[in-house]
Amino acid sequence: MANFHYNPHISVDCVIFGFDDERINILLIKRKQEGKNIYALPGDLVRKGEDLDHAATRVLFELTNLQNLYLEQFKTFGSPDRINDPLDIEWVNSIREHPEVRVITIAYNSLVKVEDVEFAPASFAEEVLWHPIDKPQKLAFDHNDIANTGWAMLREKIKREPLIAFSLLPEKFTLRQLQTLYEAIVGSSLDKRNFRKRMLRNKFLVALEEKQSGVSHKPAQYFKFDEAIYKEDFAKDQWFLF
Amino acid sequence: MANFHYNPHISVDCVIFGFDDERINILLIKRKQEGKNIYALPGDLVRKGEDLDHAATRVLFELTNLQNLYLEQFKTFGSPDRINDPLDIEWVNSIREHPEVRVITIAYNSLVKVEDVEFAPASFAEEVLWHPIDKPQKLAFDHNDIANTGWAMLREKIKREPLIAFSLLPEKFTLRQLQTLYEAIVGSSLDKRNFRKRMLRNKFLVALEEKQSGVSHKPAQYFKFDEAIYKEDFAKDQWFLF
DNA sequence: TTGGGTAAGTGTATTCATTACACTATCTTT
DNA sequence: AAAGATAGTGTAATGAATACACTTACCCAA
Repeated sequence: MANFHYNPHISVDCVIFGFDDERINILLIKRKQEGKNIYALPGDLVRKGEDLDHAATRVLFELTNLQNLYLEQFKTFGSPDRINDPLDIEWVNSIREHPEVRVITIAYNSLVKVEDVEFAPASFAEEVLWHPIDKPQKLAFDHNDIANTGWAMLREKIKREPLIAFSLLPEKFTLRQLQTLYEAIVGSSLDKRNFRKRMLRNKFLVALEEKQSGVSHKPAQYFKFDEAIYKEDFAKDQWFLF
Repeated sequence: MANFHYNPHISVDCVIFGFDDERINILLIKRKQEGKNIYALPGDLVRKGEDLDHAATRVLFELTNLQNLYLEQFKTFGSPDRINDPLDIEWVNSIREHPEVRVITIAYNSLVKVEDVEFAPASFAEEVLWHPIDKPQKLAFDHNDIANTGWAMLREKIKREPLIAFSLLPEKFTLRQLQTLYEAIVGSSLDKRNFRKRMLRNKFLVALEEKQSGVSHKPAQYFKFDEAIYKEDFAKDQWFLF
């Protein structure tokens, strides 16, 4: 790690969401400690003089090699006893210059297209993995609280501004992918015909020439999300899916 | 100020909303400096070992003498140059033990019933006043940013969960008051008959025996918000006004 | 080449909520 | 007793949401 000065009181943690055409996953960091696998959200201390959003952007970039991602601060966690598991305390003692100070962490949600991610041989991560958001997994520190809150707030946010869900899809996608994504977000299944009817009302969904190939059934048409059309023709809340 | 130990790195600021039957206002603190009136949001440093929510609750209580208010953290402001106005710097130098450290502040929205507020002769406030949220007013530090963000997020929040708007109304209120409140939130006027029709679908609005008196026109009926009925009969999103 | 498997793609009728809109009722004041 | 002021009320038209079943196009295997 280069010779940066860190503010020992403030950190950022990132809940990074990705969609694999089936479920929504988050990125976790795995570390080995006393023979156990410990999972945690990616995060880092904020540097002296560094803006909070910048710190989050930096963590994301170091981990995924991506920039200009959807990124939103969603809550700050500052309970004085955020760190109380002996293993976590030991870990903090081993990596922090000032392990005794109270750290408050600003949590961010981020959305990535999984196929764009290039896992860097990250300096601070032993292993990085995608974990389904709806599959329970004990995390270090208060990261279960952080991840659950982030997921709840993301769902609310997307219900209000469904636009941002497109950050989770590839450039071209089928309506089936889009529907599966929305089903994962609302947590229930939707009627195919009604879903298409509503979606295709939105002019910013444009059909491409291209079709699926190599699938053993009628190939689906690809669509893209046209941001220019979206911005021209649609005020923020002129469309609502839910 | 009692002999508490403060964490010099972390503060909370509160955007406290009140409704006066006409407009929505926020609570501001006025200080005099070099002959000028400077306005700021109420806030304080967090104490050592104190939870963030506790600090916000404490600021609210010291200021309004109220407890159990609607309170929600909405964003953390941590730009390294949050404090750059010379007057603000001078002020910070005069009151802070460690004026040079970078302070990040966790901002909270809070809703109060204005008639319940008893302004305490607050230790840290020279004067406290209600200021209309839609009337521009330069504030100290980055408090304009904080107040504007808080107001925007409150509006979004209430559109999703209109329930919480009742925290701004007295125990008993008329439908006209309720409508004016919603108009202030959405920023446009609503049709009276349609508004009543939709509102009265919600069983948790119960008519009281009592009517207005002393008004020089047909007196309006009073209603109350029945939280028990709300909780029994209504899932969170079974009603939506917007 | 043909038949079976599989998901894509399509339309209509019903129900329900939203909107637009104007007059009467009840109290106070003069 | 009349004037002023706001409360309180109903209906018709429009548009959105829902429920629901069959045909199409491709791959694969026999």
